[in-house]
Amino acid sequence: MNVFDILLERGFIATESDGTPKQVTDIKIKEILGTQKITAYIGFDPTASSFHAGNLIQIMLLAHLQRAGHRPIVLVGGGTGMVGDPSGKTEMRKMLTQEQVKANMEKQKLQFTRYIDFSNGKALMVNNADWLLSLNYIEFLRNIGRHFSVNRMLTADCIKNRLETGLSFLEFNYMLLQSYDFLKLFQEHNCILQMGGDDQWGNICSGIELIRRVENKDAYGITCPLLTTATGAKMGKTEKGALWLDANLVSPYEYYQYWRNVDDRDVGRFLALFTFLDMDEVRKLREYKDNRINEAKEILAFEATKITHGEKAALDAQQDSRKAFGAGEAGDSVPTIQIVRPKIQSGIDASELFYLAGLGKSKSEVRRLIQSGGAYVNRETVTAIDMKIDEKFVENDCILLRAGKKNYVRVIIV
RNA sequence: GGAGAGAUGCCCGAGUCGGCCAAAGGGGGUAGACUGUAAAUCUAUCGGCACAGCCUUCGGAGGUUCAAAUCCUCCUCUCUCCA
Repeated sequence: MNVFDILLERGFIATESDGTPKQVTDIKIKEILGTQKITAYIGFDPTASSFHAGNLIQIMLLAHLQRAGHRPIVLVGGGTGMVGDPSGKTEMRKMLTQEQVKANMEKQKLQFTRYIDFSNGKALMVNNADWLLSLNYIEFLRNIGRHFSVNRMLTADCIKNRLETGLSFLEFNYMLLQSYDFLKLFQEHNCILQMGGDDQWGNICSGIELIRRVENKDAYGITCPLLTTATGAKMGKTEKGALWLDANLVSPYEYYQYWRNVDDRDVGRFLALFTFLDMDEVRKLREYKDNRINEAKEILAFEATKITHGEKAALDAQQDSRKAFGAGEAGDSVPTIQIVRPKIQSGIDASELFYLAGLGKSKSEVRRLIQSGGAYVNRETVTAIDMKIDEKFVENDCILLRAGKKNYVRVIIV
């Protein structure tokens, strides 16, 4: 099956209501993807040391391409990261130092290896700092700048939107730099396809245009829809912040819980986008309604966690989730704090213990939690903020605290 | 450089003849009810603490006053228009 159709079917490419693909610069790319092995790239920001769920769609896109035998290039914006892409932003982004970019890149590469196979040149990772930082301004203007019409640039959405709020010349140049990236990859790696988020459309088109002018060759672009949840929130945002893919930032258990709790309306879409399950399987799961949809959510959570954190971690997360929500017990992957035995022997106020466990940012917050009846020790509701927690509550050297329905913390007595 | 506008709690955003303002309203968060670890809805709550009281908040620093987010002075930053 042509990857193009796979991507289309799984929802990576937006379609009109009649099913024809949108956001593809030239439908010829479909035939090319079906008959040749090509090289395609997506650019990533090195602004953070870890990716989050919002980047996942791009990563999966590359993974699918690789599975179909194409060669993905991960372009890290070490050079452009020092400028900051104005697309889709309302304000100028903070700039990074080269050291920060390098450090982030190292970590990002590690993350990529879970989704993409970089062995034997099956995929490449490049840093545009390698060619951007050494650019000579005059030369660049003469060779590249002359191909760009300012009038034309001003009509691009990503620039136009910023005209209202203003953008600096530095940001204005971003489009040239990204176009130059594409040209560079085209020349050096025969990369003919650039993909990216919806907001990259303008930048991608201008890259294609540049390749046409300089090389007189065709290149292509595909963008995927900006992903929002059914409630309209940006994908991968949680109350606590981004849903990071790094296990140190978001534990596999929390990661699993995120997917386990997605809105009913999102389950079908997410199964197609964020798992490698067969579309037949996905279609079957999509039929699940009402209570049964929870089975589909479990599968989504398990598969998504497996891809990001490995099968073992996914199994653990699943088991512990079932335990916590079924039997009200805590498994090993539930967050844990330690406390010394003497403290418990003398008894400790419930509010103090919840605060120590991080189940409230302040004592006042804990107080409100307890007053609203949302705090539990083991399976008992905490009835007073100064309820003494002592050895009576210790089971197997452990006390299980719960805030609300979903937040467990184990207190281990040492 | 010249002329204006503005800076309020997590975000948006009211609030200026000075007190009743820890500050309307919305978003969002949290908890409870309902449920399916969903959505919608309803209820409570969302600065801190030794919590029926006290302390620290309305860009920053001073000042006027019994009393200031609200008045005065200076400073910082942002935006719009003109050159």
